[in-house]
Amino acid sequence: MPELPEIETIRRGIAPEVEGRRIVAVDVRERRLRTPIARDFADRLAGRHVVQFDRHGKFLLGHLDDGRLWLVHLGMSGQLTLADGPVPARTHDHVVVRFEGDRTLTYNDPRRFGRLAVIDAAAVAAEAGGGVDALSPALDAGLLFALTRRRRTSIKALLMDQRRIAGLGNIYVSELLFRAGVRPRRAAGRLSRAECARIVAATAHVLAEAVRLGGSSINDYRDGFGRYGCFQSVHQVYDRAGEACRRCGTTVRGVVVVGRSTFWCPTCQR
DNA sequence: CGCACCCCCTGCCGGC
DNA sequence: TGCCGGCAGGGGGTGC
Repeated sequence: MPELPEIETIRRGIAPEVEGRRIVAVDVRERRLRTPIARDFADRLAGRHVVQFDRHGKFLLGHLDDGRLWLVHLGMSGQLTLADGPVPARTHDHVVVRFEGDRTLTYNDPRRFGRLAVIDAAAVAAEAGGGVDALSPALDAGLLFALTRRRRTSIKALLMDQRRIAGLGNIYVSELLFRAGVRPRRAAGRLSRAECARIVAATAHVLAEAVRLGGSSINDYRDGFGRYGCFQSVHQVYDRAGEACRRCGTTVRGVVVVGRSTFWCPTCQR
């Protein structure tokens, strides 16, 4: 489900509500996620204050007052929902975190591909990926040019590799490559410096616009308060195979690249 | 290194 | 209407 704009939307909604607050109770109802929730997860979280609620790539990172990090990954179908007071249990509500002031944060995840953990701060790079965040100013044309050199893989695969760049997923890679005018199967190592600059600019633009519109709600994405995002209404190519390109009218193509469905315009992208 | 192909899991949609 | 296959925004592992 969620990529960087969706995670950032959730973070912006939830952070002001949980920062500085103490966690009074943690109810783990289902620990069988793809990586099972550790036995001591609830004990490591209960009683702690959330100092800061941060994001790196697709991970949410709660900085706890004991120096450890509360790590949340939503996988494909995870949702975090904040509510006042106790909430009726829904199917797939796997973890319920209650804060002082009777605020409740619920982790719901039908497919259970997400991850919840409390880790030592030193382990964050290993656990939550070391790639530069896709919204960071550090991701500039020079860095992307360097990352792509001597790489034979496709630019799409490189942009989605969380160890190099953190936060981009299937929707936004299609969208930003359309905006940059670069075909998704182009060999990364053969991109020019100018093309790398266009990709970086398109990444910043598309992500900022998506965050502004609250992310993309395709099937089940909702923000921290259950609200839909709107960016799907301005998708240029994603999930539009066979339809007319909004810019030039050419039929949008759909192909599978590194195992993921990929969309591009053969006229606008070279 | 790069990729094709598995896996994890539930839900939804289209075709029959 | 119902069943079934395919596919879905995530990531990880293996083997070639």
